[in-house]
Amino acid sequence: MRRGDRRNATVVDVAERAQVSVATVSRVVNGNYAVRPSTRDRVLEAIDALHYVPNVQARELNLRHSTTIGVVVPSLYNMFFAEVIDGIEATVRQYHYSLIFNCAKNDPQQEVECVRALVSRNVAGIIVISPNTAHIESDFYESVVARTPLVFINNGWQQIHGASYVDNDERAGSRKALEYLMGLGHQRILFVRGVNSDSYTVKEESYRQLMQEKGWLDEQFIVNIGEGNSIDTVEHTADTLQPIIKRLQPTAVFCCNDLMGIGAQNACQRLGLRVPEDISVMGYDNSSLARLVEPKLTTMDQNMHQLGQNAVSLLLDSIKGARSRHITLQNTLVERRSVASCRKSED
Amino acid sequence: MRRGDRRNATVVDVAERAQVSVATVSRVVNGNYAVRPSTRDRVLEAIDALHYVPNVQARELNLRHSTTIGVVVPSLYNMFFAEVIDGIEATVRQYHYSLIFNCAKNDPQQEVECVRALVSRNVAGIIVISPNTAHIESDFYESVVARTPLVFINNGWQQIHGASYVDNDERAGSRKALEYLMGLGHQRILFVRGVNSDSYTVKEESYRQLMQEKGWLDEQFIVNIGEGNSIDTVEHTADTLQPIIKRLQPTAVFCCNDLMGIGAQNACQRLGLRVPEDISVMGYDNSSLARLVEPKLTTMDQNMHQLGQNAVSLLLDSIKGARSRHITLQNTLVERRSVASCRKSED
DNA sequence: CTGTTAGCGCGTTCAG
DNA sequence: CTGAACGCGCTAACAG
Repeated sequence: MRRGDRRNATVVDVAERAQVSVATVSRVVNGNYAVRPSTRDRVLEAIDALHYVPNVQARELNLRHSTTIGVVVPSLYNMFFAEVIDGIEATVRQYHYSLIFNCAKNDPQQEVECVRALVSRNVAGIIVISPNTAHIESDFYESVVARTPLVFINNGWQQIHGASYVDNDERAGSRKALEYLMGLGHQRILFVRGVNSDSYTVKEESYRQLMQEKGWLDEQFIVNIGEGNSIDTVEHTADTLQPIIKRLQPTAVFCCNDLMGIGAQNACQRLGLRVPEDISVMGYDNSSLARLVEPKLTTMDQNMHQLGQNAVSLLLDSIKGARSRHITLQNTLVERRSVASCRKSED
Repeated sequence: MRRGDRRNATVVDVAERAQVSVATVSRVVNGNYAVRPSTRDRVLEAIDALHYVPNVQARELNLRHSTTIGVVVPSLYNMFFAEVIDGIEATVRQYHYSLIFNCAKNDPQQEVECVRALVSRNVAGIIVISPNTAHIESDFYESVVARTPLVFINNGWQQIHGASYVDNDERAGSRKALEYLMGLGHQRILFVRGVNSDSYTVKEESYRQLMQEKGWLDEQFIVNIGEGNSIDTVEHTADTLQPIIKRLQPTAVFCCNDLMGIGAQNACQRLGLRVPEDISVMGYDNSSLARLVEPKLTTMDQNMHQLGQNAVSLLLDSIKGARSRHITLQNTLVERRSVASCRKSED
């Protein structure tokens, strides 16, 4: 069946067939003004017969307000993002908005392009998840926010005037996690981070500060495994950590996300180390990945779904003209099976 | 900074400032007709000064052709989908199209609503991944395809006239997988499937046929664990399988996707069974999840990225007026660590 | 209750 | 090379 030649029905077609004006058609479609039942039925019949579907694009052009919002995400290979998007999509659809989705492939340059595309699509607002703000000229986002409401999710660092934020307090969260580990007697704690996200840096600061306080800080224990959200992060973390764990003999390893946590667990397994008996591993995010592996990962919950919901609320408020706001969520510890007391301190 | 009151600049504003007509502005923006350099510069200057961004929506309305395509997916909690979407998004963006994304939450009803929303958004075409065709009145998709080009990914079952398809030959793939297991000496093969996707049924047919041929078919060995793409699939599979594996003592378990495969592996672990020494576990998809766990899952590769790319090509062709096509990809075996020869047959 | 009309922002004839 | 005018599909006045 060839198609495309056949023009889709418009209000005019419906109006003709129902012997009414276009205004009446519009009124029955939108149900915002009274229409005599009998003419209403005629219009409905025509709509049905012609398979008429209103053109949202045209309506929005007329109304000068869009009902689609744009989302840009660094990657889909970390369940963390998938879960945030899941929350966003559900909330957006509930408000009868649509979602234009863009993936920046962990690349600041592509992030900028994605946002630009969204702006020219005339979206009502934009949500950027874990932006690479540090690698982007700061006035870029400022020029965006001057035109389109903007919400950042987990942008630990830079503040764009006029944008809204929904963040996790990753500084406090990582501190909580580290204190938990220390409370279990761990001193030799390996810190594992990635690149291209401010959240790693925030966590590293917590780590440095805490370890400094205790006098345990050792630069060797801070390891950067590079890209932290790609398909290869797990494998790469495992490969990188294997020799390091062997050499440094940490009793616990704190990872900046669950992907790295799983990688760390795999490294231990290869080394013949039992988790958590011989070494504890802690993740961050509480993505569904954390429950996939055995032993299930102890981790900090980032409430991805809430993150998404809140971002949409803030954005919708902003679209309605409210001023920008800042929501900070607290991360909670999720104790599972990958962390235990430090053996050496128990002896 | 409050915003929204300030109207964004349009062609008219630019034209005024540059002292030219709107037509000229349009010409320099689209670069499709010659414009004298000096006026061109004036226009460019005005565009810059006014922060003018073309309104794609208006342009498309005028041109009567959209450059956004819609995707609906059952869930994001299976990496399989995330990877297909990744492929789609990359390809779509490369052609300067945008992607409207909808998640049907594994619910046929929501799938219909998502597609409807896409149609009224006036998208140029729609891709539906793993549709629930069996649970949807067949004329729904027929009415959609009469209006909007449509491509299905992995819709093993029903054929909608006029739609394009990119499928994996899961019938042959599952057969290949099962024969591989049998070639390793396995007879007591547990078959694990889910609900709400035709692909499970296709695989079950392969299983039945093959087991029938060998005279090994036993209904008890076919288990349906319910929803196969949710956040709880892994856990639920593990819980369901644990008693069954104990009772039936299979030497291998074949799972319809990697999520279930991981669940099966976890069930074995809880039972104190070593994979693959005591029992083999095989997944399906070769999603990135398969490489996360230890031992890494042996599985059938569904080439998610290619699936996405091909779907976009087919859709774009369709949009240009080409007739519908059908691409079938072959699944290839990916041998990793979760499958071994059957012990009992080696004795 | 209903019809007529203007205009959303844009690109494209068609004349100059 | 440039401008005036039309229309994409729709809704919101404004009249009746």
